[in-house]
Amino acid sequence: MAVIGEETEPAATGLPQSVVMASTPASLQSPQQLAEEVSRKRELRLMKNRKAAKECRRRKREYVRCLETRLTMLEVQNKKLIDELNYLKEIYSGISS
DNA sequence: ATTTTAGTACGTCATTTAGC
DNA sequence: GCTAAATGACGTACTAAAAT
Repeated sequence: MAVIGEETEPAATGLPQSVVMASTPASLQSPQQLAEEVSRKRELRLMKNRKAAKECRRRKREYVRCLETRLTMLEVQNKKLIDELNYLKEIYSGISS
């Protein structure tokens, strides 16, 4: 499987931790915290996609079931129509001869 | 009894689609 | 254009049925 892009670590700022933390979007956290954040986000994403995939397959199965049901109904209907056609042909051939 | 085969559901990654 | 959700594609694990 393809490797996901490496997270590039922010260069050390040399600033006191308090200053760094005070002004902090995710970019300036300890590498530890950053790594945890990344892996947390990944787990969350995988979880969501897992759920989505299940739902997607469920809908697909349902869709196929509907098609199969419809197919069965149409086959029955087709058979009836063929029978009716043959019956009418029968009658007509009797009349026209 | 065991191996092989075919069918099924699942998780993940890559790509597409839809809504903002 | 960006993001989250939906879907396609692929590999894996499990199981029941068939072949040996």
